Amino acid sequence: MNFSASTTHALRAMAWLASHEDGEAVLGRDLARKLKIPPDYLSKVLATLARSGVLTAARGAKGGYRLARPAARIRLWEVVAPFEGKRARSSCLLRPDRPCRDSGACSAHTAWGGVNEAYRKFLDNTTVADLSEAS
Amino acid sequence: MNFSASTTHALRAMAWLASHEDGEAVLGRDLARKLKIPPDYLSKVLATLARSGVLTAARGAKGGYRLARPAARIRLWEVVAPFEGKRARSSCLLRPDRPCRDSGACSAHTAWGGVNEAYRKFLDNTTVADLSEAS
DNA sequence: GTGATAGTGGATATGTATATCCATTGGATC
DNA sequence: GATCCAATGGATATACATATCCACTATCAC
Repeated sequence: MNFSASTTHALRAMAWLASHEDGEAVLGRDLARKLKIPPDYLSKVLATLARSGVLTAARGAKGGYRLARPAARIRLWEVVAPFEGKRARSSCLLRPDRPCRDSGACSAHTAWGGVNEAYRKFLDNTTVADLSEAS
Repeated sequence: MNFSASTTHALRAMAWLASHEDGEAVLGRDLARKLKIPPDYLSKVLATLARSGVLTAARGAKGGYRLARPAARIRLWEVVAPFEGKRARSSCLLRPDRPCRDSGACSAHTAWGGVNEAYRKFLDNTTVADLSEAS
């Protein structure tokens, strides 16, 4: 019931950008220092986020990262998806490798489906604006 | 929103034992063959489950594995806990490494807490008897 | 255009989960 | 107690996520 390190880095970076918007782009190394994340690792995470369209990256002097849209319009799902990949796809408790056929589903299946639904809805209905990182 | 391979193996093994109880102990290699799990890997998983008290292992001729209690009395949490370890501990979205202080919690925190609560309740209220593996 | 700056990407380590191999131990049966 | 059988445990291999290092490219400022 946790996200991977990459996903958490992504969420924290997005949260920080959201709470420090003032028109200025934020440098990757500043972000890394503030969030205490290895700079070279964070840069890969940010590149992934840029490719998937939730933030923009500008090179050269005066460059840096900023949110691609207002934070309230970026769903957590968009941030999480590129990193959680397959893991996030809900499926059978007992056979996560293949699609779950409901026929013959055990009684635990329904309850587990409910948990997955709550998870999916959370990622769908929560936006980056709902996150806030203190420092 | 998935369990690790070890956890899934554990759940499937427990489910199989629950639906094939007839007083006979089940051999590890038979279990591995039926569930198509690498035998030597499964044996480690089963050893862990035995140590944590949800199944009993008997050596020698006529040996094998069986549930330590009726399936309806084994909560999924007991099966999952030894493998999910830290990962299962709910915490901050943004700082999973340290305990979450509620003061200053972001608005996403409450919603995420609800998802975690659903997850915890599922593992607490569902038993091995609620699982069933077809073949 | 020249130089400085900042993101990009390739190659490479490290750690952990997953998987395999094989020798050893403990228990059942005779 | 001799023997067989099945779980146990140590050592090792593989895969992937995480992390680091460094060279390259794109952009801005002058």
